[in-house]
Amino acid sequence: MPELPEVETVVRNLNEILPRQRIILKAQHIGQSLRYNLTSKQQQQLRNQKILNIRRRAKYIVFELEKQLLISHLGMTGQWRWENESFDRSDFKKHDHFLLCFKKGYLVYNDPRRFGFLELISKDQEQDYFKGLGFEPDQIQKNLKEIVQMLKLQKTNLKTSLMNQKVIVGVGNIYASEALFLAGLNPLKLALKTSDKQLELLVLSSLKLMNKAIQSGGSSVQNYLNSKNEKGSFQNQLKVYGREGLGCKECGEKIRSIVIQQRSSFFCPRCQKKSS
DNA sequence: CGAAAAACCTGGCAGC
DNA sequence: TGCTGCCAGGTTTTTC
Repeated sequence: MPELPEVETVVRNLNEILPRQRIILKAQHIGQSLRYNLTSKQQQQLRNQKILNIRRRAKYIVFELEKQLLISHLGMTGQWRWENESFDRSDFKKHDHFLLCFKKGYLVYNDPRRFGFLELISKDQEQDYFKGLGFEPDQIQKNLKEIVQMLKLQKTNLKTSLMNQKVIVGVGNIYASEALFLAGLNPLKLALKTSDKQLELLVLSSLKLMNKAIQSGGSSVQNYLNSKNEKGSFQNQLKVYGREGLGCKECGEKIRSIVIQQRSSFFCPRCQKKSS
């Protein structure tokens, strides 16, 4: 479910929620397993550790602890939900899978599809863990030339290239369609047949879009909620995603949907001609 | 080898 | 009212 703007929103509200009660009293898996799970030893290791900070790398959440790093990925449907001290076991919801207990409340990880995961790594392992990931949004401007060259080497179409997390991180299925629309580029156009200028525009469009989406608390198209159970509002500003058959907001032409890499892609056939 | 497809899951919705 | 098939903000593994 979450692309970079949604994960960033979650990280920001986790930092708001936990300012004074950062000692983990207990950590435990409940219910069904996730893609990767903490061993019981690792759950023990989390006890009495203080959370120093919570940050994001690509679409991963990093809980910075005193001794280690707790990595959380939300997959398609993961959510960290805050519950106050009145919460008890009978309040567990369907698909709650992991629990962090604090003095004044609980962080509950819920994930219907269970594509998300948790891993505990040492601080030394972080660089290795994230190796292979591309540039963060705030690194795009100063590395623009290199990013364009990396895109140029991609042998596939623009949408697939843009979603390749080895080049720039954070763009998922929604923002890929949106960025291509913003840049006026056809999703099926080959990266190597696209000019440097156009690739630059595509990358900058992605950057602009992700920053704007963060401002709006992300997009809640289906069921994304932040850690306060609130929806984002950027779905109201989407120009093409989910708008098949509706009129293009720029030119009125009907928005089309095609499948690329087994994912729905939306574009305006007039604003995003393949030849341009 | 690299690109494409399948796999991992559950829930919701359209259509019969 | 089922039931079936298809679709859904991601990433890794398998296949060709």
